[in-house]
Amino acid sequence: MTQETQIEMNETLMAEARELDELWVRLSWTSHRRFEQELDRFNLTGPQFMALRSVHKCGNGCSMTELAGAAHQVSPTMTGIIDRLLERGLVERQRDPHDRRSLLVSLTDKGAAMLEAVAQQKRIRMAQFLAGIAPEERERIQQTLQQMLDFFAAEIVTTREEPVS
Amino acid sequence: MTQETQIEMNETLMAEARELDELWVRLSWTSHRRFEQELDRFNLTGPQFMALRSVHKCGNGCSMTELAGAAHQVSPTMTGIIDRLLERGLVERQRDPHDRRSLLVSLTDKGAAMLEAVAQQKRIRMAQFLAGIAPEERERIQQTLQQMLDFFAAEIVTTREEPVS
DNA sequence: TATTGTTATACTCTATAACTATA
DNA sequence: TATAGTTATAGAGTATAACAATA
Repeated sequence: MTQETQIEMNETLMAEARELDELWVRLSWTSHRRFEQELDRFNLTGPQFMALRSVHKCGNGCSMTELAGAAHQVSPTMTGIIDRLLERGLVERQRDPHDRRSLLVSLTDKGAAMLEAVAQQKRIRMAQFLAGIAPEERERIQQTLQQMLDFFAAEIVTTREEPVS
Repeated sequence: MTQETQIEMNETLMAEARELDELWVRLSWTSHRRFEQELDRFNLTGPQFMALRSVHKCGNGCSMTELAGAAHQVSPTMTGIIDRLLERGLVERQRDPHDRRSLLVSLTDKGAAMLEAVAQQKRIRMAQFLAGIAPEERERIQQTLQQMLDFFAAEIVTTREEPVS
């Protein structure tokens, strides 16, 4: 490959990247706002829903550290989120008998019902979307999103990056 | 189509919807957190970046109402965001001579440079993603995201939805 | 000493309600 | 009266620093 072709390819790639980034910014912001609107009916916030979902997935009780890690957050943030879910009786929190520094957070029946109601609403909306898509294209959509998730998940860092001037 | 087939199709659709929703929740949350990490290098928040981007697109000055609408936000929220950008000298705000109730918000040189630096970083990252995708699949990705954007954008409502018990 | 988690603090985003200025 | 925008207020999420309890 000549150097010229290399440069041309890079320019094409950058042009495509610019266009795709533009689309992605709009999609992710719109979806973010839409998501919060949906949750508002249940008096839940996005982080609260994500926390409920994580607690559900843990099964036999999550530690605060696990919950914070799952949400890519720092532990004092998760303390606040769980506190508010506790006040509303959606989760419960006990000491781990095997390590009394740790806590085990789990869903109450009320919390499980709330999570299921939200998940149901979200599934219905996604089904409405899929209904407008040709069946053979649905696989393609799943592939696309999975590729993006793999990329972004690998990019998440735990250390602060070098600030710009 | 028999009723049985109808039901079977709906179940298949709901199963696919469940799977896709699960993937989408993870992708959008991960991308959201990653986005904020990237912006942190510039001491910007997500809403601040979205506002800078909207101001840039308006060209000859945006009204506060336009900015709030573009971000699906309410105007006092945008007042706060723009106030902080003003303090940092990234935007300027003047009265509209044709209607002295309105304001015209525009980018300063510093704001334009900041926006360009962020956009550059985002384009590079998206190009890194695209570099791992076969060229013939890139079109497919764009189509997928566009379909999702069309769906979510249509779903955004301005009135509050019926709360759930 | 190291780990788990909370408290204290400060800042941003968010919405609603009340207000001012202009049309 | 209606519209554009801000101020006042309250609550949620976020991170950092300092702390307590347990290992």
